[in-house]
Amino acid sequence: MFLSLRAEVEDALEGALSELDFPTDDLGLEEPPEDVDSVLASSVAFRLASEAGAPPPQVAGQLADALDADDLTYVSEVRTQGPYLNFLPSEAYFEETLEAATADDYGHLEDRETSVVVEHTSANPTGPVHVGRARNPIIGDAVANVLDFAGYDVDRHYYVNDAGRQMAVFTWAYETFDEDDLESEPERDRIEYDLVRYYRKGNAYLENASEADVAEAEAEIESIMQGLEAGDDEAYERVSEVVDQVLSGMKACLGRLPAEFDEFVKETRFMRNGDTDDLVSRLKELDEAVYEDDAWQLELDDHGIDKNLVFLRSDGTSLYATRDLAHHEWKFEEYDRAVTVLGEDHKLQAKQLRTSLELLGNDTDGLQQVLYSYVNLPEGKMSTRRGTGVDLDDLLDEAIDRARQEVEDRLDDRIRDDELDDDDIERIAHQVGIGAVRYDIVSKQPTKAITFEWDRALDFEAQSAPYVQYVHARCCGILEEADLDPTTPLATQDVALADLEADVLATDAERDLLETIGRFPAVVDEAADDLEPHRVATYTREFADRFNAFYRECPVLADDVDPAVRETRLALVAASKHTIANALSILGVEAPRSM
RNA sequence: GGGCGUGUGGCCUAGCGGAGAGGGCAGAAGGUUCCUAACCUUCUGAUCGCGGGUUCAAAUCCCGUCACGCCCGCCA
Repeated sequence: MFLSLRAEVEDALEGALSELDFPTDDLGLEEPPEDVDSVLASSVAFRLASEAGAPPPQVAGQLADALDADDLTYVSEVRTQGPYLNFLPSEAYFEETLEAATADDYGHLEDRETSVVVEHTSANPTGPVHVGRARNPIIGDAVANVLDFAGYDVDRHYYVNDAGRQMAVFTWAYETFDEDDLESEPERDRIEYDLVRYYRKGNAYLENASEADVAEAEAEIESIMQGLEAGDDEAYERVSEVVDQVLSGMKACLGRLPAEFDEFVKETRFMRNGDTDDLVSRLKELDEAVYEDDAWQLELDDHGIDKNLVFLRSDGTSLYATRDLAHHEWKFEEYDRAVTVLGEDHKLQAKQLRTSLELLGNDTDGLQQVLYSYVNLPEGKMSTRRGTGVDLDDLLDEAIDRARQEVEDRLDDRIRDDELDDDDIERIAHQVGIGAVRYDIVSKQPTKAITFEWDRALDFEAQSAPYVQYVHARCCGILEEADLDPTTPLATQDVALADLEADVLATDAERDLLETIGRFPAVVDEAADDLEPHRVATYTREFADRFNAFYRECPVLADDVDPAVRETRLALVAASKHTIANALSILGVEAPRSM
C-alpha cells in the first residue's frame, strides 16, 4: 500500500512542480521522523528556494497549494511544516492496508518475470562448516528469500570447488591413510567430521614428512589434478567419492539453519564438458592476453587492476578463476541475473572475474556481488586445514541448549500457566536458539567485521530474534484466544471483514502500527533492490516496538471492548501476525506460535 | 608500500545529504487482580576517530590524517 501511496505522491508532486515551472528531477521524498503525523514527506522546497527567489517555507506553501489532496486516494491532506511538505494518509490508505495484510502472503510483490540465481556459501568440501563461514549461508539465504518475496524467480546454487589442489590432496590422503594412522576420534558422528581427519593428516604429512616422501605424495596429487584436467572419468570418480561424502555432511549442517539449495554445481562440470578449454582459447585471443613466465595471463592494468590474472598454468592446467569464468558464462545463459554472496577476501577475484567476463563480451550488468566481512575469533582466524575455529554445529547446539534452559527458567515464573509440554519446549528451544544465531548475523551490515563471542552471539535479550518472535507469539495467542486460526488468512474465517472500517482504530498506537504494516512491501522492495536483507531485520525491530505499544494500550479481548472495535483490532492483530511472520521468514527465522 | 572496507555514549548497533543522532546491552528506579513480564515505563550516559573543505543543510559528500580488518600466489 505504501508503494501505491508513494507512486501517487510522486505523480502529484511532479505535476505540481511542472505546473510551477520547477525542475522535477529530484522530488526530495523521504520518510518523516517518528513524531510527525505523515507517512511521506518532501524537502524539495529547500532546493527550489534560490530558483524561486523565496525562502523554503514559502515555496513549500506554494507547492501545497498546487497539490489537491482531493485528487488523491491515499493522501488525505498535504500539510506544510516549515520547509517540509507532509503527506498525511487517508482512511482509504489505512483500510486497504488492513485488508491487504490480513492475507497470509502479505508482502509478496508482483512477479517480475525475471530469473535470478543466488550463489552462496560454496565452501570448499574439506570438512565441517565453521562459524567463520556461517555468515555466508545466513546472508545468502536471506538475500535469496528477499528476492523471492520481491517477485523474482530465484534459484539457489552452491558452487562446489571439486577441482582444486585441495581436493586432490584430500583424495590422496583419503586413499593413502587408514583409520589407524589418525590420532583422533571424529568430533561428531557425521561423515565430514570423520573424513576431515584425513585431510588434516595429509596436510600435516606434507609439511613434516621427509623430502622424498613428500615428493612421492606430490606426484600422486599431481596425477589426480592432471586427470581432472583431462576430463578423465577415473580421476573424477576418485575425487567424487571424497567430495560427495563430505558435501553430504556439510549439507546436513547447513540444513539445520536451514539453508537449502536447488543445485550443487560442480566445478569439474565445466572441465568435463569442454567449456573451460573453449574459454581458454577465447581468452588467448584477447588483446590483454600475454604469455609470460611460461603461463598464459590476462593483463588487466588498463582496467584498473594491477595484478595479472593467470588463466593457464605453465603445466597447461586451468585454474579456479578460469573455470569460474566458464561457470559464470553458463549462469548468464541460464538466468537473467546472477547474485553471488562472498567474503571480502575474494573481492579482488570478484573484480577480476567481472572485468574478464566483460572482455569476453559478456554484459555484466546482471552480475552482482554481495560482500561480507569474515567472522574471526578473538584469538584469530579460523581454518579447516589447521582445525582451528568453532564448528557451526557446535554453535547451533549451544544456542539450542541455552534457549532450552531459558524456556525452562521462564516457565516457573509465568503469570499465565499455559500448558507447554516437552515437545513445545524442544520446539521453542530450536526456534529461538537457531533464530537468535541467524538474526544476530543477518541484522548487521555485512561489511562490518564480526568477532565471534559466545555470549554476544547468544544473547536472547531485546533487539534479538526472541524479542521479535515474541511479538508473533503474542499475535497468535490473541487470535487463538478468539477462536481464530492464526495460520490462515482472515478472509476465510468467521470474521466480518467487509464491515471493517479503519476509522474504528482511533488511537495513535493503532494508527502507528497499521502505518508500519503498510510499509512492509516497500521494505521488501528496497531490501531486494539493494540486496540488503538487514533492512528487513531493522524493520522487524521497529515493528515489534509498534506492536508492543499497541499491545500495552489497546486491549482486544477485554470484556469492555466494543464489538466493532474488537473485530477491527482482531483484524489488526491478524495483519500484524502475517506481517511479522513473513518478515521473519525472509530472514530465515522461524515464527513460534507460542513461547 | 599499494588497493578496498570499517571507525557512532563503557560495550553492540541503526541511520549514509535534510525536521532534537534512533535502538539495545550494561547501570539506577518502577510496573503482573487486565489478551504470555523473552514485555513495558522513567532516568543516567555521544565534541558521530581526528583536521580541513563543499553546501541553505554534513554522522552522511570531497581532501588529508590516524587506528583496525581484508587483499595484493602458476591456492581456492
